[in-house]
Amino acid sequence: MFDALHQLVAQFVTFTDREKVILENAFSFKQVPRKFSLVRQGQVANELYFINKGMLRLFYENEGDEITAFIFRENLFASSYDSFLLQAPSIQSLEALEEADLLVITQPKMNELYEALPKFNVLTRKITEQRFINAQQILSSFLLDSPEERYAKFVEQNGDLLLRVPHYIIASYLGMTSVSMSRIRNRLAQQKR
Amino acid sequence: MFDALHQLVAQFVTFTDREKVILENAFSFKQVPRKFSLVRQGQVANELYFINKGMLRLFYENEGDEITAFIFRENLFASSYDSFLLQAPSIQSLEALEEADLLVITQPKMNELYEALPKFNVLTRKITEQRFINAQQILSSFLLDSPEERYAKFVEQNGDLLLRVPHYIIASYLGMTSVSMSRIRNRLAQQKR
DNA sequence: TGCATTTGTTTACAATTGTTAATGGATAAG
DNA sequence: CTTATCCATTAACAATTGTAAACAAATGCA
Repeated sequence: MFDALHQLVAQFVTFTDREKVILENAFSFKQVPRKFSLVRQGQVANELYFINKGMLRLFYENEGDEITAFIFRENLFASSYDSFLLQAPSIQSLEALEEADLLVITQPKMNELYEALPKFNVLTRKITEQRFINAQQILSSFLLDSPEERYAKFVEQNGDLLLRVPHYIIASYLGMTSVSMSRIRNRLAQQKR
Repeated sequence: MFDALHQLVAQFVTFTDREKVILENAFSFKQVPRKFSLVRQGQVANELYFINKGMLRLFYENEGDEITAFIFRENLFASSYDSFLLQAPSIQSLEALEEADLLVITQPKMNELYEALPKFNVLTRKITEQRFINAQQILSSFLLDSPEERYAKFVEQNGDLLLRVPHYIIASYLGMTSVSMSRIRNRLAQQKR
């Protein structure tokens, strides 16, 4: 149950067995069905999730339609970070794309861990750094690449998601409409022949 | 010389006078002229800068032209973060937009501070969190807003930069050409009448 | 299993953007 | 101060995108 979590943590800090237990005890387990809503836009997110199985999507609700901010897969920490970090109403919603097995930690438990495990600061700092670098990379793709290149790169890196996730959700993540993405797919398929 | 730095730091952690001295001693001072290059694409960034005066721009060099990733103003930490954090060759360049007064800290000095001041972990974690939230906001603007809205928001928040920074640098930051930005400016000016 | 809903693609049209080039004005450096 | 460079705007054209709508296929649920 905690194997994947320990594996991720080990990339950043080394915990003793005793510390590992303290870490485990801070989490609870939660299984949620497809489309289950974990955070709703406007609410304050007070939980952080580690995904053991399944996928979550973070999205904006904008004038009736939904725009994907990020897709979280297995072995990642997921949250509406802005809300969780600042403890302010979230501008995004978080929902399960598939049935998901989650390890859950609350803000208060996090603060306990900051007290109990000094290294926990290092861990969360490095995870935040990674997430920042990741956001930076996505942003650079909007600045440097055409929609067509952006789609092509997405397929390279996350091709399997095309089969697991509805296309319109991917399209909005790539900053385009599903119609436009369909045209791009058509164009790229032509080129291959 | 260190007033602005202490003011920024005080937002996140409280240092004693002794700790403040340790912090100050980790920095050196540097004055650079306009267009001075601090990090070149391909090099590893091993310095982090606090801007006392002036502005820096972080940019990609893409097929001959330059695309702005970020504009740093007074009282901010600036760096090619991806390179500085990972100690890997930078995919961006960092340059002075105006003559600038900088406080400089190197990677080794940072590591010394992590040892000497446990709270320094908290400080850098919070600064990274802020920067992540910031990147997230910019990204959301690409997903949610039209180029016109993106320009309008930029003017609201950073209107003064239109006078301090060449428009083509701002345009590439907003993900458009200077021609397109000029058209948008024209359109918005029409509406006001 | 069967039906209602969801999803992906296509088409036609309007609107916007990128590209290239020309022009006049501003700015910087000697 | 003067000249060379840089910069913002405009125009014309091609290419791409968004929008709305229609349709077929796939999917999920009772």
